[in-house]
Amino acid sequence: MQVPEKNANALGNEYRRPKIEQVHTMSKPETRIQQRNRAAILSAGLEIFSQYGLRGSTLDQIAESAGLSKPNLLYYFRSKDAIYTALLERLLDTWLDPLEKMDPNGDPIQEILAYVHRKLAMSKDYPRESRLFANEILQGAPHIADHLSQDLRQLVDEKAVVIKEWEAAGKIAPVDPYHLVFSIWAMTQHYADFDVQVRAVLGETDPFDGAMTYLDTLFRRMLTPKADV
Amino acid sequence: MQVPEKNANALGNEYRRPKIEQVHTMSKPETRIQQRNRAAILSAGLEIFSQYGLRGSTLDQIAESAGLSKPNLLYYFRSKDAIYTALLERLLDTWLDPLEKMDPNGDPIQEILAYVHRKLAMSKDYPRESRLFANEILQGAPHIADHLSQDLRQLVDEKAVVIKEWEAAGKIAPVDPYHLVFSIWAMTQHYADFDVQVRAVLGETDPFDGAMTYLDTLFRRMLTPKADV
DNA sequence: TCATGATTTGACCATATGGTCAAACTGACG
DNA sequence: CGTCAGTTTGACCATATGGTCAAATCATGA
Repeated sequence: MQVPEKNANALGNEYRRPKIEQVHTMSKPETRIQQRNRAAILSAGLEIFSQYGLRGSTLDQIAESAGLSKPNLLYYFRSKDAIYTALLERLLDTWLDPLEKMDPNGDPIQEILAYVHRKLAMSKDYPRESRLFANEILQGAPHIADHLSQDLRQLVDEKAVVIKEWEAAGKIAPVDPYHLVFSIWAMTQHYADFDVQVRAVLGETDPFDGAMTYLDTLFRRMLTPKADV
Repeated sequence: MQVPEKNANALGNEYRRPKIEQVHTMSKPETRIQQRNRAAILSAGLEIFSQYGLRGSTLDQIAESAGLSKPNLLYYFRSKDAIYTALLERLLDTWLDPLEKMDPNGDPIQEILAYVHRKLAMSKDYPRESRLFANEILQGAPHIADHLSQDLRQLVDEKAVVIKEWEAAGKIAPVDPYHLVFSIWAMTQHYADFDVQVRAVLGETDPFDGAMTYLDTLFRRMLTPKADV
C-alpha cells in the first residue's frame, strides 16, 4: 500500500504519488500501529508547528517529539508539508464548530454570549491550535485560502443573516454582524495567541477569569436593545 | 537551532567584533551611504520578516529586496538576528505611542475612542509592522519578553489607573481596565494580522470603513455610563 | 592627484535540513 | 514454524542557508 509505490514513476515530480493518502482513499483499514503513530506525529506536529511555524519547525524536532525516527515520520506522511496540511484540515472543522452551534432559535443575546464562551474556552483549552491557525493566517493563509473564502465565508454569511434577523426583531441592538463576528474572534483568540503579552501585563493574575467577565459585560452592554424601542 | 534557543540571545552579542555597532556606539557619524543602506535593509527586513517570520526569512531574500549583496548586508548588520532585533526595537516605541498619547485630562470616552482610532489607523497604515509584532508574540516573544514585562506593563498599569479614575468619577461605566486595553489591541490589530481572513469573508467590501464604525459603536455603548447614575 | 578609509563582492565554508533507499526487523496468522 | 505485509532505521544525498574573508572598488578630503 504505502511501500508498493514503485518509485519508477520518474515522471514529473509535480505531484507525488501519495504513499499513505491511499490508505485513506483506497479503503484499507488503518492498523493499530498506524493509528498510534499518526496520532503521535500529529500531536508532535501541533506542538512544534504552533511554536515555530511551518518553516521554523524541522522534521527532526517533530520526530523527536513524536518519539520516532525521521525516516519513520516520512513513512507515515509524505513530507513536512503533509503533516502541516493534515493538521490544518483537521483543525478547520474544530474551528468552525462553535459558530455553527449558534442556534437561530435560541435567545439572541444568550446565543451570542454562549458562542463567545465557547470560543474563549477554546483559546484556553487549545492554545496550540489557536496559534497554529493564527500563524497560518498571518503568513497569508497559503494552505487554506480556499477554505476561508468557501466554507468560512459561507458559514459567516449564514450567521450574519441570523443576526440581522435578531436585530430586525428588536432582540438585539443594531450592529454590523460581520464585524461582530470578527470582534468575537479577535478578542477570544487574543488570549491564546498573545498569551505572553497578556501575562506580561497581568503578572500572576489569571487572564481567563477576568476575560470571561469582561467579554460578558462588553457584549451584553453592546447588544442589549435600548429600553425605549 | 530554534528549539535549543540557547543563552538568551540578547547576551550572545558580546563576543563578536561589532563592525558597525561601534559606528553607533563610538559616536562616529553615519555616512550618507550608511544611512541609505541601513534604511534599505530595515525596510527590506520588515517586508520579508513580516511575511515569513524570523526563521522563515532568508538573508538572500532580504538582500535582494534591499538591492544589496548578502555580504554587503552583513557589513551593515552583524547577523540576520541583528536586523530582526533592530526592527523590533524600533517598532516598540511606535507601538506604545498611541496608548501613551491617551490624555488623562481629556474627555474619557473621547480619549478612549481616539485611542481606538489611532490603533486602527496603525493597522491600516502599517500592517507589516503589526504582523511582525504579532509573529514575535506568537512565538513567545523571545526577543522582547523583557520589554513586555517592563515598559509595556508599566505603561498599561499607568493607564489602568487613569481609566479607573474615570470610572470612579462616573465618566465611564465600570470595566476592567486591563481587559479593556486588551480588547482594543485585539480588535484593532485583528484587521492587520488576520487581514486575509477578514477579506475572505467580506469579499470586496473594505474592512476598515465598517471596522471604525463598528468599534466606535461598540465602545460607546459599553462605556457610556447608565443615565440614572 | 593621491592616500585612506569606507564599501562592495565573488568565492568559499560549515552546518542544517528535507528527503531517499535498501536493508533489517516485527508481528500476526495460517 | 514460516511467511509476508507492514514497520523501522542507519547511511546517505542535494540543497539551502547563515556567515566569513581577502581582494577589489569607490568616495572624499587634503
